[in-house]
Amino acid sequence: MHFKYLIIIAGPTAVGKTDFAIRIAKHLGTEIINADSRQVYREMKTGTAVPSPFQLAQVRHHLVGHRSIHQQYNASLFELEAIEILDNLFTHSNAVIMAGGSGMYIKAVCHGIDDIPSVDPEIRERLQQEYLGNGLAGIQHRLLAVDPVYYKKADLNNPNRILKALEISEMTGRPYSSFLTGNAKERYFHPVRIGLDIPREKLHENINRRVDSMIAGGLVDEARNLYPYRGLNALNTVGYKELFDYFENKCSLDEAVKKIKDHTRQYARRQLTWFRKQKDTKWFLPDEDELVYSYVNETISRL
RNA sequence: GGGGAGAUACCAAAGCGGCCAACUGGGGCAGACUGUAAAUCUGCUGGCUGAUGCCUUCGUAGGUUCGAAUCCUGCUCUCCCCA
Repeated sequence: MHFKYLIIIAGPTAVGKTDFAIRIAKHLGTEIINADSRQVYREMKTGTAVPSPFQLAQVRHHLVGHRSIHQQYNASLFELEAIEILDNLFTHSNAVIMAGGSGMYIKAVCHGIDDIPSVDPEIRERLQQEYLGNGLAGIQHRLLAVDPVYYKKADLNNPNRILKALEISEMTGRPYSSFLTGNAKERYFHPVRIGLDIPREKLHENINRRVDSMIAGGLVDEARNLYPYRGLNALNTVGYKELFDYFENKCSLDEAVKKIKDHTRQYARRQLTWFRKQKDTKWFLPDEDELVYSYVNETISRL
């Protein structure tokens, strides 16, 4: 029997995942599935550091720029799309690369997330208004009434979490917690997790350089064109929201650029927090190709 | 040269005799996270300590006081106004 392997390239932003993934994909003669929650939007290229046309020409990439910011997108949809592509790729390949920095998206593919109905935007909007009107305490009380089980374990300071639970509960007439099984979905492929990291100082340099080159590459214009859609979730993204403040004269361009760098560093840190928790990740420097190849071979032969 | 304002921790900025190791914001670090996840949320952030506590801090050198980041004096530096 042939095992199938999903080789995951994870790590903080600007560490060098894209290039690394291309090299390993070429080495293994396979393709890449992008696992980045913002690179899926075709309107946001400069600010999300999508692979360049040159990079895309070298190895086939999936789930890059295939969606519009005007469409709803989330981890569950990503799971669906990625699994479909994997089913396809695994028919003629034993290994597929998945590279990206969105930990939850990777988790959705490897572990699966529970099936929960999608929420009617109107319900979401109404609850959002209720939160704005009554504040955190208001929605906390509602959650206690609607789903005491979830209330107990929820992060009650996090409005997004509470709102999510209320949305689902209201939408379905069932408590949100009743949908949460925590069970892993059956997957026929094995994940091989590669983490890429470099010294923090170096990472910060990379981030600063990348942000500067995004600005030089036209990020301001890209963001200006998207400004009318700033309310969309897709645009609640580092690199855009800071420029929106600049467009609204809330700060200078230099200040906005500095904030993009700050926020990108913070994002990178959160990514590391997530990936470090994944204990079966093996960490490498982004130039340790040979070490990774032998690690992958070794791991595969042991499975 | 004359007059005025100010020097606080990585940065900004409160504090103006004891409740101050010092509000708050930023940054940094650590963490949480099952459909917004580049999102959202939490903790810590002078040193040593498990806790209690101890030690060294608010430009600098002295002084007043039971007690000073807070009052007084000298010095250094910064900024503003008039020459």
